Amino acid sequence: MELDQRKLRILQAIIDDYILTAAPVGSRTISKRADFNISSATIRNEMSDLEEMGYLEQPHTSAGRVPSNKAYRLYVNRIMQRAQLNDEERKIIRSYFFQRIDQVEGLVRQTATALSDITKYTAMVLPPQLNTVRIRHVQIVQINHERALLVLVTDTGMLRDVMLRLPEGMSGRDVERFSNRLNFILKDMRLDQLAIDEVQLLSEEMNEQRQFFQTVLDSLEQQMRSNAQKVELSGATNILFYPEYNNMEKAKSFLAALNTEGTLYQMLKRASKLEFSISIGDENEAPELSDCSIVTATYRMGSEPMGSFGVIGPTRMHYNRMLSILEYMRLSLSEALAGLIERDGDNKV
Amino acid sequence: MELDQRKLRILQAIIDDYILTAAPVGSRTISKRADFNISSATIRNEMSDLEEMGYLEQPHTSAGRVPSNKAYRLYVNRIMQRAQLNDEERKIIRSYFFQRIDQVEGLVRQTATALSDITKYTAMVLPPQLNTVRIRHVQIVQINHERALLVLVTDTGMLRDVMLRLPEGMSGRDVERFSNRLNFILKDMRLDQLAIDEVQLLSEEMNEQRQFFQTVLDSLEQQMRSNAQKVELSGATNILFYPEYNNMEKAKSFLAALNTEGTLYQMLKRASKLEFSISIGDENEAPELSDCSIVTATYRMGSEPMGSFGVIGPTRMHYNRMLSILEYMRLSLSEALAGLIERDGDNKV
DNA sequence: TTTAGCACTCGAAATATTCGAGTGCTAATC
DNA sequence: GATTAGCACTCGAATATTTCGAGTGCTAAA
Repeated sequence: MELDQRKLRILQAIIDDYILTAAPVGSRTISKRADFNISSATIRNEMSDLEEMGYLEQPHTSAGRVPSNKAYRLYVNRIMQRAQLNDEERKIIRSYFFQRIDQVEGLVRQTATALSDITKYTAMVLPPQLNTVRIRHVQIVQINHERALLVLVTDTGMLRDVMLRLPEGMSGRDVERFSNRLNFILKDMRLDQLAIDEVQLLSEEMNEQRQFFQTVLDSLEQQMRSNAQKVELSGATNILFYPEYNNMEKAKSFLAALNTEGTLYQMLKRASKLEFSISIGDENEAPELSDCSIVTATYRMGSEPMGSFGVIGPTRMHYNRMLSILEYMRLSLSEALAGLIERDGDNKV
Repeated sequence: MELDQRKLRILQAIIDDYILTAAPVGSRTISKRADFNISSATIRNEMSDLEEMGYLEQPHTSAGRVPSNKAYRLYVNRIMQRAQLNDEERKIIRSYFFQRIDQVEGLVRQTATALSDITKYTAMVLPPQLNTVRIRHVQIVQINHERALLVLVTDTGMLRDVMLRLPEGMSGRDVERFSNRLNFILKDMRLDQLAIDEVQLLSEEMNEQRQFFQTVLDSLEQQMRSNAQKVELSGATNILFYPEYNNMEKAKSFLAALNTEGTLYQMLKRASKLEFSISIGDENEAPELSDCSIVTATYRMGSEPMGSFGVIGPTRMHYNRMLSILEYMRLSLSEALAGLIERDGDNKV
C-alpha cells in the first residue's frame, strides 16, 4: 500500500489533534475540519489503511485512533514543519538569561528552569564538558596541620577544590613551596591531560615530595571525573500534569527513572554528538522511558560542542515547537556561556 | 471526662495499629490483642469516649477509628516510648558515613541520602550555617582583562567564589597588590562580620581602590547570604508509596510544596533552635503540608548548633523511631563534620 | 472512488446490588 | 456500676448491571 499525499495529510491531522487532546481521534473529527472536504467514511477507509501500515493504533474497536511510535517517527522525519517562535516567545526566553548570572553552574541551572517553565516538560541540561579547559591557577591553602585545600581556577573562571591530607611533618613553609611549584608545573595545562607523560616527567623535579605530588594529581583527576557527571534537572514533576501519567504506577516509575544515577547523563552525553536529537518511545535506551520522548540540542562554545540539553515528556510531544525552542535557547545559552567565559583574545594577562 | 490509664492504652494501641496499616482501626482488632482482656463492646465504649474527647475520628459511621492530630500530639508528648535502635540498624547508619567524604557539601548530601534510605520518608538537611566561620585566605585570580575570580577559603575548609568585574585600567600588577591587601585585611575575619564598622575602617587604607573594595565586599556578602539558603533534599518521591498520597492531587501538591523556594529552609532554620522538633499536621506553617508531619533534630559542632535536619512524611509517622534515628544520626553527622573541619587546637599553622 | 446509511461494538459513566466490617444500643451478667 | 453478649443497623467498597454514545465497518447507491 502506498503512503500518498492524502494519507499523509490525514495522519498529520490525527497526530496534531492527538498531541493537543491526548484522546483517540475519530474519523468525523478529521472530516469536519475546514481544510478537508472528505466524508468521514472515506477518512475511515484511509484510517483503516494507515492502521494496517502500522501508523495508527486502536485502543479498542469502537474508539478512535491513536498515532503509533512509527507515526511519530514519520511525522518528525517527513511531515512536521518547523514552528516559528513569535517575538513574545523569544522575549520570554531571553528574559531568563537577562539576569546577572556569573557562574557556569548558575547558568546551567537557569537554563534548566527556563526550559521546563516554557515547555512544561521535564528539562535536563548537561553542564559544559569543558575538557579542553586550561588551568589558570593552583593554590594549596593549609587548613590545619594535617589538612589542606587545593584550589584550582580554570581559564573559564570555574573553581574546583580538593581536600588533601598532608604528609606528616610537612611544615607551613613546605606547603607554600610545594604550592608554588605545583602552580608552576600545572599552569596552562589542560585539565584532561593531567595524567599524561609530560606531567609525570615534570614531577621528577619534585624529588622528596614526589609521592605527595602523585597523590595530589590522582585526587584532582578523580574529582574532575566524578564532578562532571551531574545533570541539571528541572520540572521533574511536570509530567504529572499529563493525562498519560495520571496513574500512580507510571508516575512513580518515571520519577524513579529520572533519579537513576547515570541514565540521563549517558543519554545527554551521547546526544552531544548531534546538533539535535529526537528519541521516541522505545527508541530510548532506558526501558523505563519507553513511553516518553526526548528531544535534545547541543550547545557550543565557538565551534566546539560543550554539552547538550533538552526535554523529556510524553510521546505526543510538540516536536516542532521543541526544536524551535531548543534552537533559540541554545543560542542564548551559547552566548551567555561565551560572555561568561571569554577565553579568546586577551586572556593572557 | 477523664483520660485514664486504660483509655491511654487503647489509644496507643489504635495509633500503633494505624501507623502500621493506614486503615481505620475497629474495636475488635484491639480487643483481640493478647495483652488486652477486654471485650470489643467495652472497647467500643471507650473509643466512643475518646472520640468525644477529640482523640479519634470516624471516616464514616460504619468504619473504624482514625487517630486525630490531637491524638498524635498526645502520643508524642505523653505516651510514646523511645525506640532503641539495634546494632544492625546502627551499623547501617554508620556505614553511610564510613566512605571517604571530604567536603561539607558531600557530607550534607550523604546525610540526606542516608536518612531517606533508612526512613523511607523524604529527608531534608539544612547545611551547616557556619556564620562564625573565619576567613583563612582570600585571593583574586584574574581571568581576563575585565574579569577576575575572588576565591575565599574558610578555616573550615569551605570554598566560596565570586566573579568580579574589574574596574577599567586595573593592571595585573594592581590586581595582585589589591589581592594581597585584601587578604591581609580580611584574614581571620568572621564571615558574618564583613559588613561591620571595623572592616569599613580598614578600608580607609585602600585609598584609590576604595570603591572597588566596597563592591567586592558587597558581592561577597550577597553571595554568602544567597548561598546559605539551600536545603538538601532526598527521597522526595518516597511519599508516593504511602497510601494517603495515592491520589494525584495530593501527591502533586506535596511535591509542589517541596519545590517552593524557602518553605523548607524557613522551617529548618526555625527548628535549629531546638534539639528536636515534631510538627504534626496543621501545626506546620505551610498549609500545603498540613497533612504531613515533620520531625527534625539539630546537629552541632562542639556546643554550637550548626543546622538541623529531618524527615517529612504522613502524620501517621513512626515518631519514636524517627527520634531514635535522628538522635543517632546527628551524632554521626556531628562527628563527621568535626572530623572534616577540625577547627580546634592546632589550626594555627 | 466517494459517500450516505445503518447495524454493530464496546468502553465509560451512571446506577443498582451485594457484602461485611464496624457501630451503637439494650438487656443480661458480673 | 462496669462489662459484655447479642442484635439491628449503617454505609462504603466492591461488584454487577444498565445506559449511552462515539466510533467503527460494511453495503449499496451516486
